[in-house]
Amino acid sequence: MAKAQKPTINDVARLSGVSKKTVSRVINKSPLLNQATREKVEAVIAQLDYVPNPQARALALRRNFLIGLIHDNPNAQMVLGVQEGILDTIRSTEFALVVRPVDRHSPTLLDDIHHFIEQQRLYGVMLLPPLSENDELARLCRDLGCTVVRMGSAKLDDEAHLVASNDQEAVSEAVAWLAELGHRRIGFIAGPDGFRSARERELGFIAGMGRAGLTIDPALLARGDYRFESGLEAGQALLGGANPPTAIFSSNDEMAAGVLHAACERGLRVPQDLSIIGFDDTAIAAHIWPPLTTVRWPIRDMARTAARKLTRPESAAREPAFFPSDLVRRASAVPVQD
Amino acid sequence: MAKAQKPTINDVARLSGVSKKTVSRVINKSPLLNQATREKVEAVIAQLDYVPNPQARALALRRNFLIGLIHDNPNAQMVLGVQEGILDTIRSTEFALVVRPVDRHSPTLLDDIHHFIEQQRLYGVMLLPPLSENDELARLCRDLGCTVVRMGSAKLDDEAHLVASNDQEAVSEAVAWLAELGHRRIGFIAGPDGFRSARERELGFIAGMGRAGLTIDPALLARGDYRFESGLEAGQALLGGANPPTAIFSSNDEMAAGVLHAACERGLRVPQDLSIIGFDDTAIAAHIWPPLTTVRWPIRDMARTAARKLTRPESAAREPAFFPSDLVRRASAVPVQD
DNA sequence: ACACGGATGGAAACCGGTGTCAAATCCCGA
DNA sequence: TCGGGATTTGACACCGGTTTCCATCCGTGT
Repeated sequence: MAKAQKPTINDVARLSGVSKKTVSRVINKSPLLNQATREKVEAVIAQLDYVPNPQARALALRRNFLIGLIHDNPNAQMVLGVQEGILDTIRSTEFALVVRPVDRHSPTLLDDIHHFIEQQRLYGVMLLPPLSENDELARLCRDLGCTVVRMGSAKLDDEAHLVASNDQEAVSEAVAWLAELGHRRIGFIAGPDGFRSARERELGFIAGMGRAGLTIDPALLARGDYRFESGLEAGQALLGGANPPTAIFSSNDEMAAGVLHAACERGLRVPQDLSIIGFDDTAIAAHIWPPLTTVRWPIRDMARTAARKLTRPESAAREPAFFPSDLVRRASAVPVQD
Repeated sequence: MAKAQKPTINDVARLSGVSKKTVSRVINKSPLLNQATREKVEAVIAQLDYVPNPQARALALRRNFLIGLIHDNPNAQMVLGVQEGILDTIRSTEFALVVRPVDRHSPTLLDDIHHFIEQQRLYGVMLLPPLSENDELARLCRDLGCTVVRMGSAKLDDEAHLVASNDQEAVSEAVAWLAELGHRRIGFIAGPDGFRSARERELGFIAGMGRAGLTIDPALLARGDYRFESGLEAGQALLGGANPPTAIFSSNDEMAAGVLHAACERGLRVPQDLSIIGFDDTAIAAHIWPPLTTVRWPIRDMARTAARKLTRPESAAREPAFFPSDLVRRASAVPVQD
């Protein structure tokens, strides 16, 4: 009841005996202001518990302090990690995070997003894979006056706004690790066609095999769509062959879980009979049996940097845009046994 | 370049030869308006591709069209499900969803949220468990002028704003199912003390056992904190006893995965040697081996309703606030074998 | 003691909408 | 043809900030 009405800049001005403008100067930390005046006003602000109305500010400044997270659920763990990372950065600022899950196959995708950005007058947007690979979408956002950060796993054309892990190298390292464990017949499950991340991981596999001096057996190659079921099928195909692999690298954890599933079905023991490595280090990786060796994306760090690039482009412009992924060695990959 | 400047209500007014106010009436679908005038203005709006500035609106109306989702990550799947559910409802409205992950153990939790709501002038907030069990927090939000919806798993005091599943009944049903499969020694892993959901599930277990005419052996009771590791420990404890259970009900999926883990460690086969049932139907449930029989919360539906209650309280007031959970029968629970 | 330039602070307009209230217009019966 | 109530419409103030422009005020140099 005490706060029947929130204090406004006028209240502050009246109580401290100065004009609105002066209060505004205090709020905005204008340098040309008498120290005594500033302190006086600040005292009143503190006393009144005054918070500037962001709507009014947004209106006057013709810009909003909303940053949008647009995504088509790559996976829950990742989306949430990104949200937390962004919040780490903007928590104590006037920015807020508004989320917008979308369906990337919707025919009205671009229109919807256009309308969303325009309606909310977003300050900036962050795009998550696979949406971040859509150049047309990024251009649209930019045309609408937003700064854009795209989170991806490869170098994109527009380097200024990119925050990326380095999938290729990480996969290559993972394959090297398998080779080091003595595996020679290594299977690979690729991600869906058209995904940049899938392509990167493929290239990483090829590079890793090359570096280890191993040959790639086409019979040990399969392709999935990043979902559990596709991993299951791919696993069945690979393990059902005449000369099955002793290790399989899967382009993401969910498909790796599918492979594990397929192995169990065939009565294979993991990791004794089959080593498996996944990618993403989602929650599932640590919680299946055996715990999955996988590649960890530093999602939260990336999101923090992304948010900095969005909200403080001047100071974050020179921050590195590349984040190395690293291999989390758990129990699903062991030396080859015969 | 064409859109050097977004059209304003003034542009629309000028071009259609009416006053701002009339345009405003058109936008707000005021009923007292000549049909011809309305059409004329609508034509201009369409032609100009005019979208009202939400900041100006928010300022004039003294209310924003932002609804806040405040949570301390109960689990990623659930948070994302809620976000999607909310978006289902508000997608084509002027509302936007702003998210705010918090740390419920932070000493400044209430202050932070107070500041957040006040700063963003939220229209309404949605609280997820376990935050939704914090009455003080709910009161704070309400005092700040927000409508509040709490998503929970039990009847709370404030029924008007509650959207809940019915955990107790669901667990009871799950236990009945185990009894039907012939299990008599059924273990139970409770959630953390102080969580309403944990309490509900416990009561459900007790009720279920009672209905099935089974006795509860204190040696088959354990308590975890909803995380994987605690499930692992609880599983080890229960399975290491003199007279181990043939089935275990775990108060959530993550702990169930831990139990599975513990069983594997001891060389038990699941489900032949041990049946397991979880709760929540998170992604992990379907992706471990064997696929977990579990209880599904209709999260997305609940969130849709919650969003309706937030944004259209008048029309959603009479919508039911209870959603039945149901048992998803997968492979981890089978008839008892000896 | 006086003119002068930079530092400070205020009045008023503006951002793009909405509320109030009265004026203008319409319709109909007398 | 006119009065009077109902329907439409517009002028103007206002929401709570920022910006522009101008008036003071101060210390200095001479």
